[in-house]
Amino acid sequence: MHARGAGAGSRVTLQTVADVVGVSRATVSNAYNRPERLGAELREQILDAARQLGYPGPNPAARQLRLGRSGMVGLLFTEPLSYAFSDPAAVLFLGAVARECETANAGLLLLPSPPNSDMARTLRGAVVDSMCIYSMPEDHEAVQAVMERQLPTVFVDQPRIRGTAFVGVDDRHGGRLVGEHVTALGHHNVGILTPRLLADDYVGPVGDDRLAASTFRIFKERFSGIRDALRHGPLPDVRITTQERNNTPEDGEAGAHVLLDSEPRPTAILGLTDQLALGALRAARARGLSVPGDLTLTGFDDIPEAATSDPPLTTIQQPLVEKGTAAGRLLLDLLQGGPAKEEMLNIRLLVRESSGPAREG
Amino acid sequence: MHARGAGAGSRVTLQTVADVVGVSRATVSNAYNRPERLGAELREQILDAARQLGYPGPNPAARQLRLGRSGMVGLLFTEPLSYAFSDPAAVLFLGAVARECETANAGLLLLPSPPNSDMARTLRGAVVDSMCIYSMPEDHEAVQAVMERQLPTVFVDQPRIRGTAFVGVDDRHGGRLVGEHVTALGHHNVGILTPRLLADDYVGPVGDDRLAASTFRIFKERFSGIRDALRHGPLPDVRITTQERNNTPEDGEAGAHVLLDSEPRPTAILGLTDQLALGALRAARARGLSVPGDLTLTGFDDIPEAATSDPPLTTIQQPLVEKGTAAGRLLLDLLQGGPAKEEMLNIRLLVRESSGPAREG
DNA sequence: TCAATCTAGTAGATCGATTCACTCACATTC
DNA sequence: GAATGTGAGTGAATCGATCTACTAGATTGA
Repeated sequence: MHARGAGAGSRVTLQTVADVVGVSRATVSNAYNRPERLGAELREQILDAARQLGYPGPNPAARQLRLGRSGMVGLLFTEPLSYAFSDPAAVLFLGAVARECETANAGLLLLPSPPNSDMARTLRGAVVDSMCIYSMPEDHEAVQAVMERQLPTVFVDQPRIRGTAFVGVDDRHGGRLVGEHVTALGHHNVGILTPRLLADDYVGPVGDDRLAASTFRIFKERFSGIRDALRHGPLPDVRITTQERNNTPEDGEAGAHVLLDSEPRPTAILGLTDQLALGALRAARARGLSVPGDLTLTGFDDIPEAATSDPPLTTIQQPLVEKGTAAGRLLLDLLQGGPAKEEMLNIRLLVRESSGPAREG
Repeated sequence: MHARGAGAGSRVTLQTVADVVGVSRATVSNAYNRPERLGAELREQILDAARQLGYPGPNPAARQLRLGRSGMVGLLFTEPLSYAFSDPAAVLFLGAVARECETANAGLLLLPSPPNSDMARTLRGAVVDSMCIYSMPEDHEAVQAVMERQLPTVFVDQPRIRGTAFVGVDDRHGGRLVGEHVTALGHHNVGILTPRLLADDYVGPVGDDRLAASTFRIFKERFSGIRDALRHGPLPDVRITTQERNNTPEDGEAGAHVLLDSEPRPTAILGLTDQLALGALRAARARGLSVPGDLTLTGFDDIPEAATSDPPLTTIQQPLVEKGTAAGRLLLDLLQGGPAKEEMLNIRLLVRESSGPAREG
């Protein structure tokens, strides 16, 4: 016996209200959704009765079943959802998506992806009209599950699937820009810090096979771009470390220490993300290495922190906010029956003070 | 004629699949939701047929209507939703709520609150099992709309409504701590920076009536706390500026300039939030004032930036992450039929380097 | 051998709203 | 005065799944 509602034993529905007022169900529905279709005083009377009865308004699930749409956009995210709020790039992106949704009065549903539980079920149950997939590995079961639902879907960064809407940048080109930059500065001995390349929790050096097998398209591309560039210079000795877990400064720091312990010590460390590069900066400081005097450091993304670090980070700028805006807009377009476009946004090399000429000898 | 689905003119439902396989609707449903209730090979057969037919899985709206629950938690936020991602305190809070939801495998629905459109309708339409209201003015129509839906609801910070679940801190006490701190340092001439106190867009000095009428409980309380403390010292000359729009450093900077232009110039500026205080710091720097030499500055919240600013900000530390965790947990508890608890979290004064003794007269 | 138990699957009621096609009463127009 | 419109409200079909009983047949037990 719940002490909740006003009175009756059973639940209050449209019908209850209709009965009390003495009109039909349809009329009560109209009172809520089509005010112009009934007299003003009758409408007031109905709404009053509803309040009196503690009627919580038309049941959203029922309404949706009938209407066939929910006014909500789903968003699926790499890794734990909570991480979405700790990665600056993600926060910027999400904020922009949210802004777009807001203008269209659509709710934004953040879907969890706890590693253990079965995603497929959760995803099947999400009441959304369209879906945004932000930076997921291409073999993730969730991607499959979403595709099966046949919802209008926008992919951001990865995976990139033919015929689907997509927003991203030319990551390979970005890698090339970084590579050319450090090559031009005379660095021969270069280390690369990359986030996870496969779904496992491996940490350590990355070989060709691992790179080739990677399911994280963007890192693979950035990586390849860097290699493209380095090949043109004198053959460099590339050391690489994959970070376990998330794309955080902490992991970047750990990885950087490994690189800096190796012989010969790299004169430049290229982070495949700013977060990792920022971690490398900490590692350099901890060892008393001057940047860029003793060590050149570059990032990728241009998160706000990259500009305010000491020294500011040389990095590839990609329009994070614009990316969110584009994704949001595409999402809304798809709902209107728009085509599944691909949007490639512009990037550029931002040379700041963390990169400098390689030291002689 | 849509070029979508596999074949038939009409939509594919459970029934379609059932007909094709030659079993009942219930059995197909079981194939998805109760695998143990039917033979393995029949299940495979059904799932295959479903794939073949392009069946997107059980319709979530229908399933919800029947089940009476959605597995989603709604979150309503002060001001534009996009702002949620630009305020560090909010990001921390949201991240923690998200983490909790994730463990329970619940989706987090961020509800938009665009100023113009009618919230009530959007809120009525949101398919959620429970609701979190984060820092809304008490007279906001959305609060009313949510209450009407009679969902289990958790209020955070404001409004605080008797008998509802609540998470917050003793803001008045926090104000008092700050007030006592600056009084002890000998400041007599103190300026206060507060975010919006009423739903209007007023900017300027704040009088008693405005304060009394404020619908933003927490700022009112922080304010009162400061006053409580200052009353015990020699009667201070309190200048106050309300900021239009959001709680941003930009607005704090503008407000600080106004305070610093007044005569006699305050020797201390107390920000009712860190964001505002950080803005004041910029203003001081722009004028070549040393902090805390020429000007003492304090904040409230202890966002991460408060610790890394130069100088680090003296502030009231409140456990932002813990707040989110508590809210999330309460939300989930309520769904299990738990009681509507009130949780008051601890705060403390964090004396850093932005506050110092008042200069001799 | 006859009853009890188990398995695999089914029929049909139900969740709560929306909307199309009508009716009815009354007003307007030529 | 017949034809036409109009505003207000109604009846019934419909959206797509889930779940509680129930049944037919197979297996077990004494």
